[in-house]
Parts: sequence; structure tokens; C-alpha cells
Amino acid sequence: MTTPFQEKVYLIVNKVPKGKVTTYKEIAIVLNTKAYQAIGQALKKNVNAPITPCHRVIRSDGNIGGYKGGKSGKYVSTKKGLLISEGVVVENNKIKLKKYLFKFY
DNA sequence: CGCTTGACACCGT
DNA sequence: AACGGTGCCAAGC
Repeated sequence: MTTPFQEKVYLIVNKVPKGKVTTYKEIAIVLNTKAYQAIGQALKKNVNAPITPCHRVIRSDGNIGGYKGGKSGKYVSTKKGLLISEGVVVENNKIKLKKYLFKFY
């Protein structure tokens, strides 16, 4: 069930260009909220379609965070691989925000 | 309507 | 630097 909140999240993630990444915090700021977790929740609950590159959304620390999969991000490797394929340098499940962080504001 | 969960963030120790 | 506890918000039950 796509809620208005989720739609906003998807829309923002969809705006992230290839080779760039964004953080849950940045999205929260754009939405003018502090629902950092709710954002992640939206992505995991409904992978709204291939139009929403969830793998481009990472933690503010630069960590990959999670992906889907019951365990502690079993598919994180895939996410990491995807990012690398897009040209993002990942080291130890961490991304260089200083270079690849895309800001909406 | 209220409690629990969660792909988070921030502060203190 | 690493770990723990606390806060925020939305969705699910």
C-alpha cells in the first residue's frame, strides 16, 4: 500500500542520478521530517518498482545500511556491487559521502 | 486507539 | 574508535 509519505520517498530516491548516493537523513530533511527510520521502512515495505533504486540510499555514516532480506543485510553485497557498477567506490561497506553524496537542497 | 517494530540518527560514556 | 541508550516518525497488529 503506497502511502503519500512513501511516494515522496520514492520520488526523491528516483531523483538521485547514477553514480551518486543519498542518505536517509538527507531525504528526511527534504521531507521536512525526522522519520529516518520511516524512510527505510517505506523502501523495505514496498520496493515500489524498479523505478526506485533503493540501493542508492545509504546511512549518514556512509555505511551501506541494509537492503532486503531477513538477516542483517544478507543482500548488502549485491547492493554494494550495484553501487560499484554505477561508479561508486565502496570500501568495507562504506561509501565516500564526501564525493558521492547527492543533495537535494 | 495503543503498543511494537524498524533498511536511522545523535549524544554520552 | 566502539558500544549503549535515547529520540523521532510512520506503518503494522
